[in-house]
Amino acid sequence: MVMDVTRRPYADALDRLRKAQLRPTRQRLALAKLLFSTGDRHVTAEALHKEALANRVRVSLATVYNTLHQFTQAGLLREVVVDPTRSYFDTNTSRHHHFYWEDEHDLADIPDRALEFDTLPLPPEGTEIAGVDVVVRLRRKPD
Amino acid sequence: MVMDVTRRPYADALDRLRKAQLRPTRQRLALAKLLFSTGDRHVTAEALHKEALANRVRVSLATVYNTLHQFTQAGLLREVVVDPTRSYFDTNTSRHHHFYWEDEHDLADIPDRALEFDTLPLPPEGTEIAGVDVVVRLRRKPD
DNA sequence: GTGTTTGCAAAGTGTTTGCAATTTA
DNA sequence: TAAATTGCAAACACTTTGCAAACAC
Repeated sequence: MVMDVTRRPYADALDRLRKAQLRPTRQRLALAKLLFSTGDRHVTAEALHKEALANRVRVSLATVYNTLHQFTQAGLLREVVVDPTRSYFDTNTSRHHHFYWEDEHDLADIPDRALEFDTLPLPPEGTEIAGVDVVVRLRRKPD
Repeated sequence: MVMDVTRRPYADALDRLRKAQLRPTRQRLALAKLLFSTGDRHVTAEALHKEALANRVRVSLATVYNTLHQFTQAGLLREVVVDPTRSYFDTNTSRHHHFYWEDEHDLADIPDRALEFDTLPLPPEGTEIAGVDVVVRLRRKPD
């Protein structure tokens, strides 16, 4: 797996926004730095907002939501559906699957080769497969 | 696939509730009849509530939510997470996976043998796998 | 009768939107 | 300075909850 985390978070974030044709505003730059400077991450809007505030980045929750969706549309993020009550965004946009700890509400990538299909269904007539999402739900093992 | 739909919806519903140790109230019986009399179904609370009203069953939306959760806890239903904005309940509680039409918000079972794994990840230390959910997302094929 | 279930309305949670003020190019 | 973006507060969709009335056993 390639780590494309540079040692120049500002320039890196700026570059991503330019490539995505998104104006590099103060808020977007700050959020991009938080999201993309430290390897693969899974965040909720709420969590990212808290993290921004803790890093003295003044940004509203509404803007965090908007930004996460703009980043997703631009292909910088991927939305992961695992919990009906909250949306997760993944900085790893490549094809991969997820572990989900139901109790802790924690999400992690499943390593690339660890999950492979033997058979996949054919898409029904007139449709095509937009994506295949696998969630392996985990619980603490009782002793 | 075994169709366990009887020609005696009332007795069948009563039986299910008894086995689940749920009091057969008018509302639960009516909802069980709607859910289990017509083969495998995927419903949202809202949709089931509308259907109940259309069948002259007087029941509140709150009771529909409560009932769906009670049925799920009792193993009569299975919750399916495919859309962050609504919860689906599946009358097919056996191990199987789903097609999801993102545009139509429509859900369907994937036939048993049509999807099989070659490799599944080991659960991380201290955890066990509670379930593996696969969603094959579909879109209309452009001509 | 006693304990369970229901229905309503109110509250809650996560998310989106309208719009004036601000910022970017 | 024209167009895009932000922040706030209000609106929103879906879901849960508190409690008195109704119901099942």
